[in-house]
Amino acid sequence: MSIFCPLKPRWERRKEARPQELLAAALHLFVERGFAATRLDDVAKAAGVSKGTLYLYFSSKEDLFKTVVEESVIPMIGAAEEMISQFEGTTEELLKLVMYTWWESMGTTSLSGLPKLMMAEAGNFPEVAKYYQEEVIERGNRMVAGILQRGVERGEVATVDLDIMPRLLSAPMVMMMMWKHSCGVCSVEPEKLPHYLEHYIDLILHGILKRPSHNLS
Amino acid sequence: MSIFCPLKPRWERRKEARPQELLAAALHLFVERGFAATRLDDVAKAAGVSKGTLYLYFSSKEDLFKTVVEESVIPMIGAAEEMISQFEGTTEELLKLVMYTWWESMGTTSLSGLPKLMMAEAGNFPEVAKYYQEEVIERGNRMVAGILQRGVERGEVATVDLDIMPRLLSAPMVMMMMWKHSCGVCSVEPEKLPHYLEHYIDLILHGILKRPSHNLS
Amino acid sequence: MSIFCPLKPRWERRKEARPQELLAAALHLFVERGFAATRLDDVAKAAGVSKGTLYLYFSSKEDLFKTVVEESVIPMIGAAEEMISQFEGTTEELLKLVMYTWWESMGTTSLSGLPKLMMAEAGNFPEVAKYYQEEVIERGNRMVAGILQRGVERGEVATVDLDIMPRLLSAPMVMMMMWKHSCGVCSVEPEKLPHYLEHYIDLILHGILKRPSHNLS
Amino acid sequence: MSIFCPLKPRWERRKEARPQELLAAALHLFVERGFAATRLDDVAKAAGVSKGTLYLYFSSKEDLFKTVVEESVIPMIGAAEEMISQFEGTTEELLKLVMYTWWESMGTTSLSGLPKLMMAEAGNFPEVAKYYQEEVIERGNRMVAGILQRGVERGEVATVDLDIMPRLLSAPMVMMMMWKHSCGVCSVEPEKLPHYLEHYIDLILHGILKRPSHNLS
DNA sequence: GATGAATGAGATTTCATTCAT
DNA sequence: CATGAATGAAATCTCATTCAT
Repeated sequence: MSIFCPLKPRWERRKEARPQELLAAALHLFVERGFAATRLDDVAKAAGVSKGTLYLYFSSKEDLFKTVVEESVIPMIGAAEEMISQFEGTTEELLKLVMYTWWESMGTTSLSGLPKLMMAEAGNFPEVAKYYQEEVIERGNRMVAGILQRGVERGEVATVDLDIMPRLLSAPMVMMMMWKHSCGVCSVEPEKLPHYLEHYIDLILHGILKRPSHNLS
Repeated sequence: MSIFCPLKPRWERRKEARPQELLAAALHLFVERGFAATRLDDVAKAAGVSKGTLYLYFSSKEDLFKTVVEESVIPMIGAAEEMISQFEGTTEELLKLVMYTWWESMGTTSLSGLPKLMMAEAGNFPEVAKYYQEEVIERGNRMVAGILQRGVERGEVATVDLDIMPRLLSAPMVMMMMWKHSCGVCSVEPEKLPHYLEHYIDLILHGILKRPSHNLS
Repeated sequence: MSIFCPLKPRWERRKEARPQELLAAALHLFVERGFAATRLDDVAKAAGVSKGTLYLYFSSKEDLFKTVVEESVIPMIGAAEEMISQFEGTTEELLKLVMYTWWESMGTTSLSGLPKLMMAEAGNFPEVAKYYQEEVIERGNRMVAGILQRGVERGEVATVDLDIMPRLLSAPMVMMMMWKHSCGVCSVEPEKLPHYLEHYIDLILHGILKRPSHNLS
Repeated sequence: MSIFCPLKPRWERRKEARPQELLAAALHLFVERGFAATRLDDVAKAAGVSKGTLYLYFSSKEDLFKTVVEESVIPMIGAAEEMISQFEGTTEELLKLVMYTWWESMGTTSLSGLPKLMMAEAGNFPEVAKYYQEEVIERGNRMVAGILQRGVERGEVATVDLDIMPRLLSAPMVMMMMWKHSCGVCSVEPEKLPHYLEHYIDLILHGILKRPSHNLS
């Protein structure tokens, strides 16, 4: 507390950082094992605290779960929407940019576990699922629909169902994230994921059929 | 149990007699809640037997889980491979046939929960996940790769990466199955699922971009 | 199950008797230590069962407590009211009869702990306290008021406040019961309790009865 | 802490400084909820200090409890004894004076919770109960016995059992105190308590006093 | 074979106590 | 002196597993 130490005392800095450490440890384990199979003992151990400490910050295991989801969801929104609204290039460029950015910012961080977690636990936590549905899924779908709509208006994209198509387009991305956390089920080898991403974008844009016009051009 | 007993050992007789009701009830609950959150009490109740009866057929909860997965996996293979090998029409027709058949035979039955279940539990049951990976995922991927290969040979399909593309093509189908069991997370309204399937096939075939050639032709 | 064994099998008889055994053990310990200081482990041990067995019959510690009180309260009502309504002797005889019967049937059984328990826990379990208040306290007060009213009508008892007096008259009886369960606090030596009871009745009678000499003066 | 330190050892200084707020808060909560159900967190909060501060003054929860009882007991003795020894009026006047004074000085303060607390916790804290028994119960009984003895000698009171009668006479007073702290169990409405006190004294007096009419008959 | 009461290991949760600041 | 974050022992509660019937 001397004037030579302008920083807060260590344990006080600790107190502020603590919840984030706990949430990170909990997210990791919830994603890896699921809610019911995760023991609070292990969360505490992973965060380097004792069991009781968890209860200083969260009133129950369920509260911890809800907070993990809510806090994790926040970074998933906003930035991309901003980026899109200001983009000026072609739809192809925009889609590539969005997909790569999405993957960089989520797919490669621990947030990528959230879809797996929500998929697994939606039935057991309907309110949390509803929150996730509204704040992530629907908001993301609106974002993709906006890109497509813009493409249609610019004459670059065929008329498509703006309700169905976003879900269709996001499916492989979501699957990629889930694969990362499912120990080899459906898994693409991690080093192949960028490769997969490329093909994914190409498929979306062009489909798999040979184009007669292609031959002509 | 004497050595003169001509019958099979007891556990094997039991295995044969395993009532489908137990497995069906267990699959339903495992899919809905996950392994850890499913109580054997509830499985027994759902199957209309007593808790103790489960132990006449399965040595443990984990054994029940493994059996559920194994028995569920069996119907998922074989029939489609046979169908493909004898098909003679275009790739577009074949893909449509396979997709619709797949959805009819799995998506609309309780088997459709299996992807969700394996996604959630792969980390907790690596051996089961490995079995599922080999018997379902990889076998399914080989099947799709076969269709594409056939399309390339027939000059209907552009050259594609036969390792990546099957996973890409199956992603929306798998997502559809998961959605069905996740209480609204990402969910497509059930009555829209066939509609979704149509767009999905169309997307795969043609992509989303307008084709200049299309306009010319 | 043979026709030679008309009784239910032992464990089934057990099942019916179990709740009573558990309630008896719980009442004993709750009275002795209070609700919060009583560990369910000890209740189980006292009843000769395992911890888990308690939860086959009661959904929580609080549920056990409520059931203990409710079941204990039932025998405390009814019989005395019946007795009074049919009595034909003098008020002195009736009061003596009621007091002795009360003490015999409650004071000397484990039910005598209930007043101590409710006094201690009323603040922590308001609904239970309300139930006890209505079913025991007020009903008992009405009973005593009835005796006094009858005495007034028969010209044996001076006019008294029928609201206050029953509470006053029951106080020493209730105290006696509490003393029995409070390890010497205020305690009358057990062998002196009948003696105490005599003096108590004598005090009441000569305080409330009209005296013949009074009429003469 | 050096041996040259002329001050009292630390714990004794602490003892002197023990803030009455801590004891008052603890008494209040112990009475309201019982020892086991009272959390030190709540005591600290009620006293406006932090939890750790409690341990500067009391070595443990049990120590706090003992101190609360001991400190509360002190004011309950002494003054009344003095008053009685110097009183010169009739027994009726003396009894009324003592009862009203008792109620004024204890019944209407937080000390009135002590009987409830000791009743509830006697079994869990035998030494404290013994202390309370000796310093409050027996000393109070001797005081009442003294009044009765004086009345007998003055020819105002009938011969009574000086061992039993004091406990009998104090029972309704003690019950009144307990009622105040038991959320309606047996409760007399607070505004009726003085009324109740009047009837109580009247009952006692006309039960134990020699009646002039008696002599006439 | 089938049952379901009973078990007890293990999970969640509480809270008196400690101690670095 | 005072604080309150952290601890961990001990409580409540759950549920897979057993076993007498």
